[in-house]
Amino acid sequence: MRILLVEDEIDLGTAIKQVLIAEKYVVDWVTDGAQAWSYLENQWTDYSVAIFDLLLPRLSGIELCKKLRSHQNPLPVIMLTALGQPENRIAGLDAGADDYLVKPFVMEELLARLRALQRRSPQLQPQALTVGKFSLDYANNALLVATDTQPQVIPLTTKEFQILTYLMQNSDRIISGSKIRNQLWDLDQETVSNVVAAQMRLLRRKLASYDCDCPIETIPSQGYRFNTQFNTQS
Amino acid sequence: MRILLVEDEIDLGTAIKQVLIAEKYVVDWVTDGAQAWSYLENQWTDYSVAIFDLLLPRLSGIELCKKLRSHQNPLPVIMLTALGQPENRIAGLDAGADDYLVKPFVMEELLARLRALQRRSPQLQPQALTVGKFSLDYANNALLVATDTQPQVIPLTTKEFQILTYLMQNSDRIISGSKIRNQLWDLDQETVSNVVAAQMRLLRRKLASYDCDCPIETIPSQGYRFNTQFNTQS
DNA sequence: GGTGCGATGAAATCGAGGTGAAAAGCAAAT
DNA sequence: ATTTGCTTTTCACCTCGATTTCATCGCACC
Repeated sequence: MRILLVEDEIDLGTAIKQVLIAEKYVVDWVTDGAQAWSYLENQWTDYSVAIFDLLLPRLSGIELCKKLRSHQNPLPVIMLTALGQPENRIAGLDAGADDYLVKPFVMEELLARLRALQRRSPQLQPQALTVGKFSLDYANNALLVATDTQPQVIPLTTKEFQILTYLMQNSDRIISGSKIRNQLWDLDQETVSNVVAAQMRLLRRKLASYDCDCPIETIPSQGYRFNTQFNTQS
Repeated sequence: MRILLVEDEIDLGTAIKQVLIAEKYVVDWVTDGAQAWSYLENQWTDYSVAIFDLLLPRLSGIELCKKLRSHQNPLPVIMLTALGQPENRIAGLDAGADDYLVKPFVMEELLARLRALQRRSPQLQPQALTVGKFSLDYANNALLVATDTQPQVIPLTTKEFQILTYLMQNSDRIISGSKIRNQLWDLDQETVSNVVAAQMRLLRRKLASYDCDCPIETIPSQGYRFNTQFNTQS
């Protein structure tokens, strides 16, 4: 659990960081708003929660919050400040903060509010790409094949997954081998190579080993096609 | 937005209900805990948020909250009370409340906190981290493994604990080694390092020394996965 | 028959991750 | 300040699966 702590008072920052670390969080502590933003801009996915002081050099907690939200960033935020007036609190919350804690506060309460927030933390649910009875499970790098009962799970390697993604995104369309190579390989320019064909073979063989009709058809001298409703012919 | 308001003080209840209605919420107001529970038990899906007073006839707000959560009910809850001591607040939050507001409060703040809550995901993570027969004991830095009899206790180091936390929160999905490194280590930039692999080995070895099948699977060149129901295959 | 293109299997290469031992860190105890 | 014991990281190989290459093969089409 990585937390971004933005607090310019050295004493308080140190204390909070210490407590959080004792709770086994991993803490990045920065002391000004602009710096915080540069952290968030790039690697916000590494953080589970952010704690902002309201009054910060360069970029206030409120501004940070608004900026986050205007970028569609769902990162949970706790605002921390000495300004305890209700109107400040309301401003903080409406800027997109999830919680607002007035200094001085008891560390235990910060921890409790963190826990409460984590319970709500956005569970990025496994997206899936479905075509016909096939779907790609992004969370597990697997191909799910619908059956009458439980879907069959076929684990894929990275390249297999990439190829299937591309073909399924363009299902029922002919994709040339060179197009695939350009999409998925660092083409060391004019090298001749049959990587694509080789991968196709591995992929087809794997599907076959799972008793699965292969939905990928080869159209001679044109390319490959992922067929939605196969089969073409016998 | 239908809200369940549970408040036994008539004056305050009336006031809150009025304000909420003015904000176009639909409000069901009940004055005792047991009655509230009967509402929640059946048609909780109708509510977007619940507001509980802490001290209620028959069933306290805390008890209501715990009961909700023990039924896996993710309904967002705001606790309302005159007890402003930090320990009360902490108890309320850890009972499963999402927010805790101390009376007297300004209506606007309640509204702001409602708005904040509505923004958050409707999903709820389980309180204690339990996956399959494994659970993490935060208080004792240990992993508990359910057995037929007494659960087995495996003491963990900090890093081991962090890794397990992260993996278990994302059980049944593949987490890449670099993701884990970003989450749990201060990435001193482009250092190549196999800390993650090293920790994995320590962790696995420790589990093995406790005769415990390791639920952490390596998916070659993709990452690790904490399997809920292992094993995959022979 | 020759040509072009993809399929094939075996073999070579790559690279992520596993390993044990040793070093480095860290903190409580002396 | 040192020692001691544990945790964590690094180092220098190893291993094994993933991926690519290579040399051929088969087939369609001219």
